[in-house]
Amino acid sequence: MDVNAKRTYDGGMTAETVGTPALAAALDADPIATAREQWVGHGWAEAAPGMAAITSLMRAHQIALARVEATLKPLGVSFARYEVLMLLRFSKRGSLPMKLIASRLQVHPTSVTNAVDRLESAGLVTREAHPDDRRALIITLTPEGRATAEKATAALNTEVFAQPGLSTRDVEQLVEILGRMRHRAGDF
Amino acid sequence: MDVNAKRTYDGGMTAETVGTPALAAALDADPIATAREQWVGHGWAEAAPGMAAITSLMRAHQIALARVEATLKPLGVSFARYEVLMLLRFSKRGSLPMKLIASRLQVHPTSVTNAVDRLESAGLVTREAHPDDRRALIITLTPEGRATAEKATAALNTEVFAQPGLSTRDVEQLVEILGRMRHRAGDF
DNA sequence: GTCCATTATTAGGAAGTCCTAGTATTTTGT
DNA sequence: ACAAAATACTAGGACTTCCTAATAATGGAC
Repeated sequence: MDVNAKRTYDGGMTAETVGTPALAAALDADPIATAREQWVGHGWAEAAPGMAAITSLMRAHQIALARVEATLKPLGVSFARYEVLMLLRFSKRGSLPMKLIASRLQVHPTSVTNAVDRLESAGLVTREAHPDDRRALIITLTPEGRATAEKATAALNTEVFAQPGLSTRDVEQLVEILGRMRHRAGDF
Repeated sequence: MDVNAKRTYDGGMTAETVGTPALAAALDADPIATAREQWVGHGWAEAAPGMAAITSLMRAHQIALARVEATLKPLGVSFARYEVLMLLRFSKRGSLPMKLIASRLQVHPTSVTNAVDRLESAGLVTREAHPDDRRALIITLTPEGRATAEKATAALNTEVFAQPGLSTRDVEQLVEILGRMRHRAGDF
């Protein structure tokens, strides 16, 4: 199983392509470790660990998102839409107001409008007026939406979540560390 | 200093807004921990840790990116363009071929074209023909581009990297864990 | 020497993110 | 009770990402 299938943009960058052995070695090394040395070398030592951490996060996210999107693609949903589907799936009635979806997912309200537009076009959710507050809309999962959420979860569980590319210990540590980070940032 | 300034989309979702104490408590809890319990409860226990890890990564990325973009905004560059600038900044001559930029940043070649278009419009880089291979283009940092890279780095160092929202130990652990994950995914 | 495959780049389009405004509705303050 | 403020959502625009398909130039096979 090629974990990296979607990220082969480098088209065979090898030592031959580059010329000097030193530069070839630099390409084989972790670019983030290299950047960290540059940071220290430029007198930004106290910012170097943070730079490495944030940059690692960006790259790891890029890798993880690519795997997730590739898994979801055959089902015709993106990760953004999958998140909406699962939020509804776990709610009591399978329906939630737009506003609550946006706040739970921590995205801009217009992003939810966009996602719901596409989900509605695909017949996976419906928009209905809120009975008490006519400003609000209630989004409800259709049977097809529920089935899609089920299939998508099965695919993600077997193809991504069960093999996250980390040891059991690393997985737990990662969740804890990022949990502390999210908590400090006010995420919950 | 409001670390979370850009992510206040929830507009004051509080217990009053929701109604029942149980639901209010659910909102105050970590949504990822809640999702993890749901996973276990639905018989997906062996995928639950991986789900939590990947989801944490997505959220932490969202938080970090928002901070970075907010810091960079006054300078008129995005994080994508900052990365291009720094790659050039650290190269020997301040210039690199398009292809190498794409492979280093692990993004699609068309994304580099897009970023370079905007950097060129802003006068931060120039496009020149490659002397040996007329298929290729060499991108070079202008003095303005170098100055912008310098200012952007200073801003990021003080406003983000020096306070990543994690303890020193967590920062190091995070870099190591994500390093292992990236390595397994073929990132370097 | 030509044809063909490869490589580098651009063009155009889909999808996601955000933002600023604008409309409709509800709540609040006097 | 009525005007003002707050809230929920949508419209349109900017930017980023990816993708597929075309164009231009190089290098290799025969």
